[in-house]
Amino acid sequence: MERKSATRLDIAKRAGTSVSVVSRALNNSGYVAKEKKERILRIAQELNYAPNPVAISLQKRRTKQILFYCRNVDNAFNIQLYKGMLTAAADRGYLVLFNGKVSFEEIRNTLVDGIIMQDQGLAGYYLSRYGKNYHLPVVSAAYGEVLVEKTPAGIPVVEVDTYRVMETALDYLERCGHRRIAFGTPYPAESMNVRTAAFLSRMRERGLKEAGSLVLAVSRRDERLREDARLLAFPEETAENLNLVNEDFFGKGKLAARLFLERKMDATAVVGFNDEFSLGLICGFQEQGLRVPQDVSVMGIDGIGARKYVSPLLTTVSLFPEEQGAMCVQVLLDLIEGKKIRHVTHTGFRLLEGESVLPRASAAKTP
Amino acid sequence: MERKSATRLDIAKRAGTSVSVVSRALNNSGYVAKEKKERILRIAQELNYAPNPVAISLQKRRTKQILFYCRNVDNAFNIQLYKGMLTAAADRGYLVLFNGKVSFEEIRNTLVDGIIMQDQGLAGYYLSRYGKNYHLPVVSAAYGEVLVEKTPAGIPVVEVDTYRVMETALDYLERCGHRRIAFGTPYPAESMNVRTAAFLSRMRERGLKEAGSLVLAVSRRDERLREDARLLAFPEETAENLNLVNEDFFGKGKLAARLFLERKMDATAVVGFNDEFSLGLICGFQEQGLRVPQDVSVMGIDGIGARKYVSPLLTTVSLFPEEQGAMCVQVLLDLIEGKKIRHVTHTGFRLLEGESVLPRASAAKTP
DNA sequence: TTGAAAGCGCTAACAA
DNA sequence: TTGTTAGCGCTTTCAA
Repeated sequence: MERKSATRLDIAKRAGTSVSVVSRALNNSGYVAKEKKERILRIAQELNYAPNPVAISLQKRRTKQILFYCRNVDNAFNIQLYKGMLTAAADRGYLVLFNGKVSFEEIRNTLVDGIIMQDQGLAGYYLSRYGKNYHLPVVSAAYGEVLVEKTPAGIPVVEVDTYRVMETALDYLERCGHRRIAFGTPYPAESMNVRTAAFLSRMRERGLKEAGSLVLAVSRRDERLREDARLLAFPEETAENLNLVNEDFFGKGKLAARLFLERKMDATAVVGFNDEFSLGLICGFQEQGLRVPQDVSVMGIDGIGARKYVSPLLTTVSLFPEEQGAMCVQVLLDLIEGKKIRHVTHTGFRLLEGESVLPRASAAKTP
Repeated sequence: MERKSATRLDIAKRAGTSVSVVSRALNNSGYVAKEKKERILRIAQELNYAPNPVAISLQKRRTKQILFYCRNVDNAFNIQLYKGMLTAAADRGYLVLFNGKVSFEEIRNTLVDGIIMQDQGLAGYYLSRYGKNYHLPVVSAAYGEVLVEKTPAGIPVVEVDTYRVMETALDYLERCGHRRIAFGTPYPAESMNVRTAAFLSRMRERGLKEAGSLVLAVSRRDERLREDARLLAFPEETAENLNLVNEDFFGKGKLAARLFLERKMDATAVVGFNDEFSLGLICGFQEQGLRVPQDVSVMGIDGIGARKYVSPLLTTVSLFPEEQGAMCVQVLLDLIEGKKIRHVTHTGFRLLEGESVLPRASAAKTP
């Protein structure tokens, strides 16, 4: 079965020359007599020679592979990030490994040149675990589910400016004539996250004092976690649990739709924490007999592909996950290759109009 | 930045001993005086030592990594396969790389011990390209979009018995009282694939002569491709194109729903090629003003997670992609480790009832 | 119990 | 142009 494959030495022997000549011939580098080269190439062919990438990596001290450390394969956003990574990495001759099952310990046994962390929560945890003593370059994506007051020092981050994203969503709704706008989140009200914070901040800026009452939060955390938001950013004890967390954004969204009615929330539109949550909202509203957008408008954030499954088509602010993923790769590879990089890189976003938002009669004329 | 990390030799020097002792101490293998061991461990800590996995791999001639060669990240089924692989591999101490962007040439530069091909089309192409001269163990999953008369010799395959899957779907519909059942496929009628073949075969067995007229095919192939079905199984020239193929099953399904009406197909139920196509069917029917399942029943095959987004909930035959993926890993690792393996491994499936099939008045009593 | 030594397969500097 | 040599960092045999 596992017939040992030929090495450069085997070829050298057969060709009556030395490994270094063979190497040069095979790699197209350095001097080697034309005739000899052809001979070598032919013999390599005959021997069905294939280079051993591990040996090359050891010698070059570079594997040309990087790891996307992602614990939630189910999250469409992450998959799209990954897609972007694959392409960007391929362009630079790198492969992207994907894994989130291994522990941090095991990460170190991975044959890669660097790591992209799925979000700042994980990145922060990694940092708190190893301090600056990790050996591999690390870059983090960001997903806004965790409030990180300072981005973890030492780990560059590629993120979107959540505040501006939220502003874009809310501006759009206001242009459509919506005044009372709720924000639906799968997280408990106490566990502040970037997106909720952005919503509150933006609403308060507009003079809305009781913005908090427009936050439609689904679940509640244990009392003990309430005190310190940083516990959430850098969960010490709970980090291993992240492995299991299979966040059901869709389900939470459906539930939120129910709560929206139960709580008789006074809003004509709801911005969901992310697209999947918002798809759940739509589904939930429809199950409750409400029409979207006639009875209630829904907006998402992310721009995931699964939008297409649901009608009405979800209006959203796309974060272009593929581009964000690609950017993570660029930054990481620059880091690996010793180039100067920025500690924070912002990526783009854009409003994607669908049919889930109703332009109301009171809508302002577009300026 | 990239401060060179300590090696076992560095530790040995500091500890005033030799690399082999350090190795034994670190690996917990062989003899080493207790005191010395502690000393070594402490120094390793101080030096912030981390073993070099590439060197270990070279020495052991094993990377503990395998590759899932998958060209379509968008296909939910593939992602679920992958999920299953991750878990199964982790259990055996392996990591699963994911890539489909690299060419076959580049695959060989990947630091892995084996490859899982996304489907038999790719596996067959790989085989036809390299003959038996690939150096890495290879296993193939199967997805039924290609008709492979014999599974490519030499490449073990993990698949589901499509005929029995189809039978399960059709039996169920018949038990629900459906007699005229169509089969929707995104592929042209001429390009026979396993699932369509299974449908036709099953229908003909039941005495339906004109089963072909119940096949709802969406697109047409070039004439030149008609003649030889094996061209589709092992596309010589077109294989590179697979890279680009981003099959829009959902869109095709929507289109098929339209065609269903245009062609005035005489059927009360449609089995879709796969779940995504069937979700498209549902969406398409609804857009055309038909109610599912009251006006037309829809069934899928696959059991993908995205079913949850659509209402009514799709009734399907689940192929348990996670389990199939896990099985691919088992077979590949067995192969790598030199164990005996079967050339064909069948994985399970089961009917998953949703709400997209109408039990008709004429339904037979369940026996 | 220890450590010297011979690799794993390949690269690259340097001398010839 | 070519070939020798010295590694890359680690494992493992074997003699001490």
